[in-house]
Amino acid sequence: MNQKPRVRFAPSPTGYMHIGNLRTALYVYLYAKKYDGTFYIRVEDTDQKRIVSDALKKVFESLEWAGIKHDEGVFLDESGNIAEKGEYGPYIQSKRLEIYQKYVHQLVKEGKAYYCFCTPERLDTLRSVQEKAKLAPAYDKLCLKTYSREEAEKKVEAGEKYVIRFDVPETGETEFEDAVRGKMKFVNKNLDDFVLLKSDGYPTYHLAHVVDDHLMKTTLVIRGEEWLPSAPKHILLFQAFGWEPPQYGHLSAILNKDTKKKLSKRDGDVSVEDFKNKGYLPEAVVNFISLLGWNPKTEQEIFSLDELAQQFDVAKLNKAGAIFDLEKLDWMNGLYIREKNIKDLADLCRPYFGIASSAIRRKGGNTELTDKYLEKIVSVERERMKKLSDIAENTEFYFDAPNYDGKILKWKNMSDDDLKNSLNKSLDIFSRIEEKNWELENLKNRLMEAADSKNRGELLWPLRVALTGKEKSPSPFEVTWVIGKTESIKRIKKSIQKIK
RNA sequence: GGCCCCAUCGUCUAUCGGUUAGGACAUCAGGUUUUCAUCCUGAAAAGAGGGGUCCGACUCCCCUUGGGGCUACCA
Repeated sequence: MNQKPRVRFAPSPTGYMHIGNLRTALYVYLYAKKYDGTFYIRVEDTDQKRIVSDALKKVFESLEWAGIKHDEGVFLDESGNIAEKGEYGPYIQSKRLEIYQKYVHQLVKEGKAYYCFCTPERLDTLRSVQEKAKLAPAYDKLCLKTYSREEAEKKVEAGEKYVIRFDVPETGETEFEDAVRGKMKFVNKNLDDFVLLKSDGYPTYHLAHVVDDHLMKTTLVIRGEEWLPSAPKHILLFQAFGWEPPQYGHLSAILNKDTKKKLSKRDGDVSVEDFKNKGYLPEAVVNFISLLGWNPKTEQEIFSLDELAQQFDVAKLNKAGAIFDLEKLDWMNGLYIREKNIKDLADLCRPYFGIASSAIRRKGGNTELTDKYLEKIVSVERERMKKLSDIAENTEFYFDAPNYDGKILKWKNMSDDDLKNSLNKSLDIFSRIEEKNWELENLKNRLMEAADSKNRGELLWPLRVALTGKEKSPSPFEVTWVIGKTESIKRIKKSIQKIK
């Protein structure tokens, strides 16, 4: 590569940040990082009707959460306001209207684009006629054929509503080399005379991105495969302007597991925010989505952002769509959770605990949550967590003595007497351990040496149930270590009372 | 309907003409273990179909089938 690449992520502020968009942004970022290029963000807000007020903020929050940083373009400043940086601005399309006007009129002057005065109603009927005749719906160039440029300009001056359309050649083919799919070839006559400038004076995506990617010196456009059918239009536009088009790379789609259709908001939680709220770690989400449609051709599966940047290669992008498999994400998230140190993980878990502890408080339980206590819980629960939110599930017993059916205290076919003896034995062991020795290792050693090595369950199962009230839980050593001597003894005594 | 893209285990994927078609998730079985989880072992599991090309096709070409996308004054 003889020139430093310039690549962009171009969100539309129309809602939340979709997980598929995050993947696109990630690939763009990795590419820039790998080749030491520039990654800029441009805001494509040319559809005034669809703008959602704080959508842009969410985009930036999502990118920041994922650790994806850009060098140029639109940013969120410290006070949360939209700011811009870079020499090719403005980077917000709604601020570039005169630029698009200028270029589109140049095309009109050169006879490569024309005014169209057709009403939406005429366009609708035209379309339905064409559909009935099993033809490809396309504008019939009526206004191009009907009015000379002078006549059209007169109508415009008289205040008639108009759009400007591109005059697509009716013959020939348009070719380009797609960075992921190879040689692409399209027949021009299948292409519609698409609108460049809308009647509200805003450009369409087609015009705006072509002008901007040229002016902002983009070298590679990485975007979703939904753009592939309109790619020849864009190439033709570049040619009409006499500009060298950037390279294009069209990414395969991320698919819904059940419908196998492109993942969309109707499939439930697909926004980056949703993943964050559900307790997925950014490291896991980034790692997982990076592998959806790309892989390094080795057997490595776990990557940091830096490793991804080192290994990323557009040539290794897949053409086929990839189904989003939540189960594999869960596994990967668990892996990253287990790699976290306790302190960091505790901090991440704290908000989820908030919900659990307020519910417990309502029931009159003890919800005192010091850093130390929280860290203990987290260190015990960590290995069975798939999501951060799991920390708030089945963990009430750390705060509140459990209610449970006394029947589950029995290990295998113990008699009532055996059970009583077993619990009394635990009680005896515990009462002889001093508070200051209430450490995990010590507790474990004491209990293990007291338990019959052939039948440890006889001591450990009833104790564990007495402490947790659950058939499935962490070990009694861990639980008793967390909740402490006084509470442990209280719970064991309570459990003995449950035996008739 | 028209145009375009795509096609290996259930899922993500490796294989750039010659492999016992490899790995990971999930599943199942075993081990460790008081339970769950973690961890370790192992098993089952795939080239959509039909034509070519070639000494030889998962791999290259064509057709069929299947899936997806686009078909707006949305991006």
